[in-house]
Amino acid sequence: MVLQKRLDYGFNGYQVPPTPRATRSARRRGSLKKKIGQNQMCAFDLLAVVAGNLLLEKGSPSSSDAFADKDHCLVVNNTVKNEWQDEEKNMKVEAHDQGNPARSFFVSELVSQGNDQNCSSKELLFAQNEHNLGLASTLAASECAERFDPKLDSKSKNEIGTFASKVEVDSSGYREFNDCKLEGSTKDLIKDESNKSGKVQIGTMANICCFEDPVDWDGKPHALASSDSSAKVPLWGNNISRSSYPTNGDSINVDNRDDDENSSGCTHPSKKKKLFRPAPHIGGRRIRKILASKYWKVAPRLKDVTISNADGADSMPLYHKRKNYYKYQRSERLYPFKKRKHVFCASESNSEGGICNEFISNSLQKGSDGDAAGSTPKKHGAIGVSSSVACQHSSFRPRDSHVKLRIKSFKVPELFIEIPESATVGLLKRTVMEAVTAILGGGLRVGVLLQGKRVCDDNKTLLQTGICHNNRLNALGFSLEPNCSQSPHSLCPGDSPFLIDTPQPVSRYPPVPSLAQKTTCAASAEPHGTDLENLIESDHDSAPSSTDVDKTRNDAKAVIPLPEMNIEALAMVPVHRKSKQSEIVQRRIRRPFSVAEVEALVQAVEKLGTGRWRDVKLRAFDNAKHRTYVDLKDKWKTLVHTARISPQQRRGEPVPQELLDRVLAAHAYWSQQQAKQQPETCLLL
DNA sequence: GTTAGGG
DNA sequence: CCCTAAC
Repeated sequence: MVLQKRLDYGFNGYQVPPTPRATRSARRRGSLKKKIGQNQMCAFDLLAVVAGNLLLEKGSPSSSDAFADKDHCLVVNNTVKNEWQDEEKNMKVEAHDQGNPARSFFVSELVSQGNDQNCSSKELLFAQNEHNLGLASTLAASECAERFDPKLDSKSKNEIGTFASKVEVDSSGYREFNDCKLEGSTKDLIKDESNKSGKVQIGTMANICCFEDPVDWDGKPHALASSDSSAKVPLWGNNISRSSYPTNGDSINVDNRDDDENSSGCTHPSKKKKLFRPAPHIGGRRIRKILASKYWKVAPRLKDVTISNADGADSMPLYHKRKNYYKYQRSERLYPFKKRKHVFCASESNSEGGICNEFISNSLQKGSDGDAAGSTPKKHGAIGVSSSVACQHSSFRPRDSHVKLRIKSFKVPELFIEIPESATVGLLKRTVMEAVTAILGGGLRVGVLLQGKRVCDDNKTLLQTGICHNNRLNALGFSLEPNCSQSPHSLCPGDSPFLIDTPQPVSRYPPVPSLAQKTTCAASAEPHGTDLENLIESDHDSAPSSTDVDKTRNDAKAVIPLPEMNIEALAMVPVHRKSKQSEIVQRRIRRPFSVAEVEALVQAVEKLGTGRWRDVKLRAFDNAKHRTYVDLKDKWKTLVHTARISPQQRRGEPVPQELLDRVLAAHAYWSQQQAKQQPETCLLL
């Protein structure tokens, strides 16, 4: 009659926090306060360095050719608004004090409309708030650092600073790395301590730096020192267009374009992570069981697909990026490409009913219009992803024989998505994001196109191929291709897996499921009105009666049975496959226990003992649907182990020693109880 | 469905 | 967390 025995111990156990908690790693990463402090310093230094270099620049024209003919403008948090008009170049300082110093800042650089056809401005946005307070201030500085100068306290000058910074603009999988390393013996530190009008105050500014030409100012390749001031800047609408950068006093709209998902977007600690992983959709137990994790492994992933520069300067930021990625997602890195809800596959461009991703391509192209790049014609049903490359004239430097490239964007020519009409735009966005992520996250490799022709020989030097010539740089393109070695089943005839002009090459990557499969996989998700986070956290800490959650799960179930080929193409390679194995499984995400949960668990076990996990679950974790009693049992097991090892050996979020002591005590007590009872049972028998 | 224990 | 055996 009573299906679920309710235990009333007068103890509520672990109370699910109203706000889903990020995983441990995510929370750690989200220590905003620290970051802000660091950022402040970085930005401070940055502006100082910029000013210093500007001054140096003025003084010694030969100091940096990469820097000589460009305007740079920095936008910083400020409390004043100044505007200068230069007869040749615009220069502006505009600031709006939001009353929230360090809440937001904006840095931008404008490149003067000089001879450089690639003149552009990069804009980095960092909104250090969760409510889109908007841009705090802008400050645009031209080459004339002296304009700052009179406004500076003399004593604030000549402070020394060595600066290294990395900025990653993260825009929904489209990432751009802008590195700058500024070094100089003398940097002028711009400082305003008095808040007088006309002064530039940057003390509250968080860090950001971005320079058009990442060629370091000292002329040497970047070594990108410690990333002590690296900042990740999720920039949802990556196309805050360079051209639209307001140079005439227009207020800058820092709101990203993804209105329905950005409400807390830019700096939310866990937000970024979610950008790179589709929402989890836990399938049915059955599916899960079939999908034994041991049958899959994650193919090496090429996630950092958008590279701002191809010279050595990139390796470091990429490395850092990846490092960070793994650092923070180590526990869940299997996750993004296992959780798949919708079908996305390359397909004929005339696929009906499908929603093609033209907007993606377009939006990416926006950022690179004018680029003479080998783009993949869509009609080809091209495999892989092509890119636009802008080669910078100024970046080719014979003196060090380095070829510097900037890949402005990769295009995703053919992406097929099915989504019900009733889906929300937000869901559509997420779906596209998933698809893009899947593509990018798959075992990809980079192909090189030169004047539309694929460069096959990896052993050729750039010199041999002519890539080092400026005129050919313009015709240089990059593509993302399925990595054949990772995906044994993806057909890779010869060396030209993409740009195939036949009607059917689309089936190669990702392999197109049969029509029936497609139907099966068609997204049937209903508009849940939830954001990505909710989707992700849906079964996280849900309330017992959350219908939405269940709906989500059901929907997910409906679309989970992806054809294995799809998954395979997406990221994972079956290590070995059981002959009958045709379904796909996904491992539950790892959800480290919080201290609060541990506390609840300990308390429950103290009361109930170690052999009544179901009761423990009902008592202390009834609301935490994602915690099964098996989980609790396992956690207890690990807790006991943790308590026994030395603190140095412990990993993860530290559990208070007091709790661990209780764990040991309880464990000992209940073990003893069991030992006592054991003979009794024997006696009874 | 639960519990216990190995992986 | 997963899986399986045993109950």
